[in-house]
Amino acid sequence: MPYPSQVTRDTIVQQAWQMIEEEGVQQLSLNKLATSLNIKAPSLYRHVSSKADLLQAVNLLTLQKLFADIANAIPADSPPVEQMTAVLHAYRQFALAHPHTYELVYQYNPPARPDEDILVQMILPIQEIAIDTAGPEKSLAALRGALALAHGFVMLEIKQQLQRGGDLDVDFQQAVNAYLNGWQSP
Amino acid sequence: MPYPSQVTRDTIVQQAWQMIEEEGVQQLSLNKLATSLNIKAPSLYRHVSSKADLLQAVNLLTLQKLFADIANAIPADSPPVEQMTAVLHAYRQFALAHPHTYELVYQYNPPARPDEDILVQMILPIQEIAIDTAGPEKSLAALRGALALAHGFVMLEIKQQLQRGGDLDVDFQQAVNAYLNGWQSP
DNA sequence: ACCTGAACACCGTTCAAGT
DNA sequence: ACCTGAACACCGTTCAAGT
Repeated sequence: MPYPSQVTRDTIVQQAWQMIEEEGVQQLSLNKLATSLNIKAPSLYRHVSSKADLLQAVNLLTLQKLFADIANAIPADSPPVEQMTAVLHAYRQFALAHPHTYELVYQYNPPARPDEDILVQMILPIQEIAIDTAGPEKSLAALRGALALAHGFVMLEIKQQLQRGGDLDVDFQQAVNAYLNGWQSP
Repeated sequence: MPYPSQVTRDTIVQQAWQMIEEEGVQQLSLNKLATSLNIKAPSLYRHVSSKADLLQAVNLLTLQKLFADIANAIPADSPPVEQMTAVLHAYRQFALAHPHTYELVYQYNPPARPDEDILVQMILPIQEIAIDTAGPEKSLAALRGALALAHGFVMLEIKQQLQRGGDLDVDFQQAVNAYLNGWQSP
């Protein structure tokens, strides 16, 4: 068979996402990826300029899934604090459900320029909830702290740094409550 | 010269820490490390069982430096909320001052058993501040949330995820204030 | 036009051989 | 006893050669 595969960039990125999701990025080599697509490693470079480029595309995919999950979890017509609570729980659920792909997002930093616009788009609805939660001028700080709390918590969970007993579900709930509560009182 | 170097495990770990601090873990190969110590790469395996083992030792060093900085930053005879604020600011200062070595801590998870005891020792003073801040039964949740907030914030900073203007110093301050404030009110 | 075999420089790691 | 040269299997990446 002369031209067996006919692979697209999207196929490559999707397959890489799946393999990372299952085994982690450490286990992914371009050789394994190519073989699973019935091609040879050098052929990947037709669609991807480097492994770093590929991983950035994988990360964009992860962020799209993450923010889609979050958007679906926001209850309409609820008080903003309830909405933000739902956002943060959806964030944690996603990270715990997809630890390998989630971790990778914060391991390969530089998203290309066009991607950044997409990311800003995805954060906008959450930003508006933050405005309703903490007022317009403090909303950016409130949003950053909320994302930091959620991200930090799940990273400590995933990396097994929180091992001395207790119920992590309850602890996360209480920490989120305290944080959001803290922006209400003067 | 027949036996030029006479390297110890501690020398190796210290040198690896320095090189990671300066250039990041991506730039560190066992070849470069060995050459900088005037030996050959295979000789490292007399003192270190693998690269992962070496990086864990580097991470223990980083955590010791981090908690030393934190311990020095706690003001004696101050209200617990002020003490916890100082802890979190010292945490952030350390991470921003040592991004490469700090990142590595959360990239190579499993600290060996004996090391974990050492880590628990280091957290104990902060745990006691948490007890004074949030009461004994909620202290573990309060401590975990506080570390999560600080870790998450600096990771987002280091990884350039917080790029849309504003003053990150002020935002961190406000987020910490809100969080600690939230544990005070019922 | 698309894919690949062969090659390159470099990894981490092992081990028989040197001193 | 300590160190190393040589080798191994494997990386990511390039490019001339094949179809």
